[in-house]
Amino acid sequence: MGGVFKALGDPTRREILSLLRDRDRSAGEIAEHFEISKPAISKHLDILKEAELVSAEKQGLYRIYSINLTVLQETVSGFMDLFEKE
Amino acid sequence: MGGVFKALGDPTRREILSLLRDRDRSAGEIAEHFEISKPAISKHLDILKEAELVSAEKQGLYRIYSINLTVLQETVSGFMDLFEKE
DNA sequence: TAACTATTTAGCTAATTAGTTAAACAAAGT
DNA sequence: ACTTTGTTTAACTAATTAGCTAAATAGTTA
Repeated sequence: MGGVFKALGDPTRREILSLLRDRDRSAGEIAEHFEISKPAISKHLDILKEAELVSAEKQGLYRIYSINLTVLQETVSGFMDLFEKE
Repeated sequence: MGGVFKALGDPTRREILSLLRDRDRSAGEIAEHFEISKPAISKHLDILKEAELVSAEKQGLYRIYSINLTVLQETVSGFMDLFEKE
C-alpha cells in the first residue's frame, strides 16, 4: 500500500494516470505528453507497474499501458476509511 | 494538492496521521511512538502542516497537533473523482 | 539477416529527502 | 534571573530519486 502513495507522490506519475484514465496508450504515446525523456517516462511507468496502478501488455512493437482502477480505488478508499468520523 | 500526496508518500507521516485520528497529541507524544529522533518527527510534522493535513496550536509548553480531516478527505476524494467510471 | 522502430536497461549526475547531533528558542516554575 | 522541559532550527551526511545520454533488447518489415 505504501507503494501506491509513493507512486502518487510524483506529479508526472499522477498525470500519466490521468492520461490512462481516458484510454490505454503505448509508452511512446504517453511520453509524447511530457517534456522529459522517454527513459525517464519508462522509469515512471515501472514504478506505477510496481505499485500495480498500471499494467502493460505487449502488442507487437508496442507496450500498451492501462490503468488499474481497482487497485487505485481500493487502496486509496481503503486508506481513507481509516479517517472516517464515526 | 501535490503537497498532500507527497506528504502521504511517507509511511512515518501516514502513521502520524493515524495517531492524530484518535486524538490530538503534543509533538513529544507523537515522537514517543517512533524510533527516530524528535527533530526528525518535527520535520515530518512541518511537512504535514505545510500540506495542511495537520494544524498546531501552542498550549503552554506544548504544541498540540490535530489532524485536518477536511483537507485530507476533500483532496483525496477530489482526486479520486477523476478516476470514477461514468 | 539487415535495417528500422519502440521501449527498456545501464551508468551516470544533480537534486531532494530522511535521518543525525548540537544549538537555539520558548514557556514555566523556583 | 536560573533551570528545566518541550520543541524547533541549523548544519551536516547518507540514501533515494528524477533526470540525462548511450547502449541494449525486442519485434517488424524488407
